[in-house]
Amino acid sequence: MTQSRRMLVLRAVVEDYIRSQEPVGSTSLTRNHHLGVSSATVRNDMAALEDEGYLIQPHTSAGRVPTEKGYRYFVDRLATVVPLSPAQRRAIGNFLGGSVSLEDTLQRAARLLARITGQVAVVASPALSKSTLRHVEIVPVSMSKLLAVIITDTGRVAQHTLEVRPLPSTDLLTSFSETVNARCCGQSLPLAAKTIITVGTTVEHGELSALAEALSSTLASMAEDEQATDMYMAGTSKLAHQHSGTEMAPLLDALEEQVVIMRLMNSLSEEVTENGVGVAIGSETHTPELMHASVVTSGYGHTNATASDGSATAQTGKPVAFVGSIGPTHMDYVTTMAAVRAVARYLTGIIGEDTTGTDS
Amino acid sequence: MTQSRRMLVLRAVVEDYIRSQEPVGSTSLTRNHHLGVSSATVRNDMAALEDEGYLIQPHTSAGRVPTEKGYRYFVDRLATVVPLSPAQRRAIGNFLGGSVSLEDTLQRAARLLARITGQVAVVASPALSKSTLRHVEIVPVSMSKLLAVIITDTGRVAQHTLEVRPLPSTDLLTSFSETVNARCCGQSLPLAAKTIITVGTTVEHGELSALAEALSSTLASMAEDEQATDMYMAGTSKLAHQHSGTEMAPLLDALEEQVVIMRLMNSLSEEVTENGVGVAIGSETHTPELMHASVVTSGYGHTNATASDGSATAQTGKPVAFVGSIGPTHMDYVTTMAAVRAVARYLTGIIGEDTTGTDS
DNA sequence: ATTAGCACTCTAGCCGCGAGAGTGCTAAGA
DNA sequence: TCTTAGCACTCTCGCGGCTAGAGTGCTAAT
Repeated sequence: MTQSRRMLVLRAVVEDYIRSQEPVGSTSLTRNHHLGVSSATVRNDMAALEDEGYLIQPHTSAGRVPTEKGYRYFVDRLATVVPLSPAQRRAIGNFLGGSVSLEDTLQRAARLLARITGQVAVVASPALSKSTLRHVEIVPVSMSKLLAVIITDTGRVAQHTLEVRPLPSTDLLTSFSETVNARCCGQSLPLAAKTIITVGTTVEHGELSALAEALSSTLASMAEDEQATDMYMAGTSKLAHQHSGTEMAPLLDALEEQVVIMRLMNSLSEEVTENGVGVAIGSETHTPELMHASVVTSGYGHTNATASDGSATAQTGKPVAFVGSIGPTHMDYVTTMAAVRAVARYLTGIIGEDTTGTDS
Repeated sequence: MTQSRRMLVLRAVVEDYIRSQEPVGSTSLTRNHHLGVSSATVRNDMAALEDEGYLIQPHTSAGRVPTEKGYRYFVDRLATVVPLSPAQRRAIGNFLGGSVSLEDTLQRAARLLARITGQVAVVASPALSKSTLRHVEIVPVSMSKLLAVIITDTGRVAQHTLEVRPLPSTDLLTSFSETVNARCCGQSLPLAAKTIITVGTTVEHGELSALAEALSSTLASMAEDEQATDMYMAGTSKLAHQHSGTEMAPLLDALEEQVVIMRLMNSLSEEVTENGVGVAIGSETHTPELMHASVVTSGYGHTNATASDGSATAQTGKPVAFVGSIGPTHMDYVTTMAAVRAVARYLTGIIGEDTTGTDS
């Protein structure tokens, strides 16, 4: 562990394996990376690295393949993070600039990230529990149903149908929603839920207490329900026919079980590393289906915006949602981490921009 | 073609092949289907069917496999459509009953259909061009941006951001949106777009003509843009690792190109057959990527609702959207057609129900 | 028109083999 | 003590040949 050359060899192995997808031998290493030593020396180092658990050979007398521990060390110490070039940054801006709604933006972001990384990309829309209420609209839909449209400060729009037995008159409804908007705007969702109850009991809205309670519990459940946050996914097809070798098959299943991915990325995106991205390798995901996959995530939409100078100052605020990419354990971590970080920053910018002028 | 037994043989071949996925020989046919004749006779029939283009053998002295023509004849004449059992219908109701919003319903419908058919399922949300306006809400989002939330009679909610240089006052906005709602509700989207222009030019909203135009063109573009209709998909993972044999690979690509699927299903769902479902087999899809796949589609949300007696009375109105399933050409057409039809009917019911009480 | 019998054909799977890549070890040199 | 050249050893991958089995098409009899 003390010798630096060993780790140079480790890095070389990881890099070559990521490129070729095949076990890498000592001679090809000396060919591709001018290490200044002979293949025999490299062999010794590789044997040592294997003893320490960084490498493994699929079978005797084959090349070496990095283990999870090897990838981990590579990601933590050896990977030189290359920030995207200005041209690439501009490309991101162009690609995401023309969006008309938040949903659209996120969908595009997912597509973009999938294309950059060549892997599956996942973008979650801002969690409702961390948003504040901007506007509530109540519209009758049928004889007994109301549609509540809830708009949050992150620009997200949610809708819920409410069943209220005797449908209130239109006048009463508008009066009610006006009051709710006046009293609850700017409050967090759970708080707004409480406030609405009082609106229902007070003043002349007494007969609307049923509606108020329904709306309130809707808000509360939306806030609680992490799973309710939408997820945008892209790039699944590539995964399917690139790595069709059965190893990635369970991953596809997991992807349809959005809940699992959700929880995983959510927790991972909060572990802020120096890079601003979290990486879970193989079993580190604690998810059986992702045993042979790695997840690269980053939160976005931190409340105190990143400084406009763009430097990676430690963002203290908790992220509002996350963006991530999933691929095989032997994925290109450097590129993926850079791309994920860039997209996350861009999205943070978008959301911050929209939020600044909230109470105009 | 005149002999009925030949077609019995054809049906037997198709059924067996759908089950086993392997070329089916004459002897196994006589074993599984008591046709009352010997294998030699069946061999003769099969040779004839091959001459006529209904069957083909992958190589000399192997079993027979249905051709597209064979599947087509099977679907048109030989398949006995089994309506779902009451229990199954109830299961659909249960599965989709707890939905809170239209989006939720459609998402669930896609999942359900995917599970029943074991294939990819696609559900499109009602096309905006065929919907009428129920409500428009305008909310300020930042210093220069407005968020327009548009609710249609099918329960769909769309949002668009508008950029208006001098942000109008809140009072003016509410007054404007009230007028718009009063004048445009119930109109189709293109018509509403025109009406809004007049609202902008008339009365004291004169200074809002810019906003009115922006909103109007938004509505118009939404109505035009077929591609803008959302699509819900499910079951892609099954497809990936069941038929991983490269044949279905291009299909996965096509699925990400939602536009293609969209157009295909849209046109197909309008070709109403006696069953109420449209089937495109292999090259009939006119889509290179779907050369080895079949598509089963049905429109839903016909304006004049299906009679409540549930009988399959010819629904004359054009459908508002579609639901469909995609699988290999050797898929189980009988089950798939039944499932697609059932889900489509259920969705039609949902939408009709919501629509009845529109103008309360 | 159907059927039994038979010769013929084609594929999937298995076995064995040799080439090639890569290792580990040992002994010599710095 | 670290590095390196040389060498014997091991393991997989791919190829050719082979057989068993399933299925066909044809012919002659019913």
